[in-house]
Amino acid sequence: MSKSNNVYKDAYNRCLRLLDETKSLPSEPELGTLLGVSRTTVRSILARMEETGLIDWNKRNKTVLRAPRPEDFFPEEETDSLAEIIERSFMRRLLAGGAEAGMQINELELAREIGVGTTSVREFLIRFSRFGLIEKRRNSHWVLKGFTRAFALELTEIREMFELRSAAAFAALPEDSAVWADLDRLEGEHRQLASQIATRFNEFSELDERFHRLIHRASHNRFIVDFYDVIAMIFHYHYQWNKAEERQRNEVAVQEHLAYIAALRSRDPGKVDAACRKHLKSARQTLLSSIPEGRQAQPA
Amino acid sequence: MSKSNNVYKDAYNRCLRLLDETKSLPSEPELGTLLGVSRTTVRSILARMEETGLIDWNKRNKTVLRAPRPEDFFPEEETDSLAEIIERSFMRRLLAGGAEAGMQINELELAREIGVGTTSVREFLIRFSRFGLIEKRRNSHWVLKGFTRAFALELTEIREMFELRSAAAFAALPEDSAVWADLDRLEGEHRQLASQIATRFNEFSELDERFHRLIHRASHNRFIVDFYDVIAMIFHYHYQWNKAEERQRNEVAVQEHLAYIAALRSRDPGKVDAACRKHLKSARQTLLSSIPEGRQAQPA
DNA sequence: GTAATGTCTTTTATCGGGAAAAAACATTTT
DNA sequence: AAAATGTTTTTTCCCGATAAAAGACATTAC
Repeated sequence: MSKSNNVYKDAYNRCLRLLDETKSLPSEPELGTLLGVSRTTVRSILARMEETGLIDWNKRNKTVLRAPRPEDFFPEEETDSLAEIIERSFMRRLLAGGAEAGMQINELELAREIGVGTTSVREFLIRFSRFGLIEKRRNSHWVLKGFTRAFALELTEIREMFELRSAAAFAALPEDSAVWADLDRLEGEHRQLASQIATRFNEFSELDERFHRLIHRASHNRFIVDFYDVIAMIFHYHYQWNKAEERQRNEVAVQEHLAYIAALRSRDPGKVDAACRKHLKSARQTLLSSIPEGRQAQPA
Repeated sequence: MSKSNNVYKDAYNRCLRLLDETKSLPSEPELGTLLGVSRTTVRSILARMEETGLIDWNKRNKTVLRAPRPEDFFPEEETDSLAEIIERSFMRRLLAGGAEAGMQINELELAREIGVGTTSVREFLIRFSRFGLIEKRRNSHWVLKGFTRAFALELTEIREMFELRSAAAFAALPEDSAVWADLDRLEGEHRQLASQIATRFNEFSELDERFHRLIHRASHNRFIVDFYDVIAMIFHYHYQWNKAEERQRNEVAVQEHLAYIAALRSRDPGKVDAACRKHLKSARQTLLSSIPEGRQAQPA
């Protein structure tokens, strides 16, 4: 086996959901852009949908014959890319404790344990290294630096530097910039979430990411924009790891975001700076509080 | 052929240079740390040195029999790691012009052209992507973002942010910190270079890197320290690319460094900030002046 | 003649294998 | 017994091969 067809399976599942909405599917290129895959994959999907009697396919005609049933879908776990599988496995080990700083990482062992080739693990580790949690010894193994307090402080230091600058740039954007409409939309979503916070608090993290990415984009600096990947990754796993007080934390954060948005719209640099600082400070606190005091980096 | 023995060859060459200095070689583990390789490699080296009559090797006894001759050395080009070879090839193409922004990068073609496997090229591209010059399209090719004016501006923006902060942290370091001795040593080297600038101006770039890395380390932030890799890479190739006015540029830079060092030693935040700003401004000018106006990023 | 479909080619993603290099273990030397 | 050498095992690095997916070209439909 050289390559899984997860791209096809994932696109197939997403295509199934489209069937509910229409009586006939659009052209192949159109479907391709819609699903984010090539025509080759689209045609495989259509072929299978015809086989399973979901659609009638004749050239331009793709008539929906019946609604998709649960058993039509490919299992969720078959739709993940190898990179996602490896990342999850790796992060589970990392956060599951017993992953002390200084510990060495074995490509072969990881590959065997996850059940993938060494090449994929190597590529993952190289990609992952930019998050600052692991480090390569030349011609030798990787070393785990650990998800320590020091790491969190270094991460948030950069985050604050970057976001304060981005927020200032955002506020200075001209009235007719498209970002203001984006901000309006995000504000609406925040208000909605705020009003239903009791039940929907777990939807915050996704909204959080979109909000901060919008702000960072205003920097027009690829290094700042890219750095948000590091933050997003850490917060993503951090949210899964630390569920304590989640509802309350998110409720506070939503309010801070709303104040932050208001400050941005005021375009007053002083207000923007203050609102941004306040929110980032509590974000830092949240992150820090989830790191056990004991877990300290070993002196090299 | 699955793996070149460049580690061995490079270590062998470096070991040859040791022969000039002593009458007998130290123990295997000691040689290993000295050369930065494992005992396995050390033993291969010793075996060959015995074969070629350079040493007499009997257990702990490694007597030097003769001085190494030029033909004892492995050719330079055989001592480079694949990663270095690929990087050089890639950068040559990138800087040789004709590498317009938006152009797509073909792994297979690159691999064939350089004469290496695709895996190595892929790994290189992944590692290289953090420099912000290329970007991956999911399940598809890489896109060249180009060495444009925008890139240089974004790079220097971050650099200035990071270095101002590092310099401030540096100046705040306690008297008994080891960095002051490092700074003294660097100052000495700067003075030496300054006095012989007419002939040794091309040695500046190496000194420059060491100086700035020392400052960045004072930040105690891995993201700041790691970011210097991006700067170092760009300046490394930039220096090779743009030789115009090299002597004069370096002469100015050495003087700026000396002023910067004096400011650091004064520990006056205002002076440090001013000296740092001044130097970074001229560094930015130098970089920008080497980028042809015409080379602009295409709108996506 | 534009945009779709049909067909063929190229490229990417991933694996297994094998040599180089590191690391671990066993034995000897001082 | 500490540190070296001798030997064996494991891991890293890199290639070639192959299925999945993308992309290019040819043909047909509107």
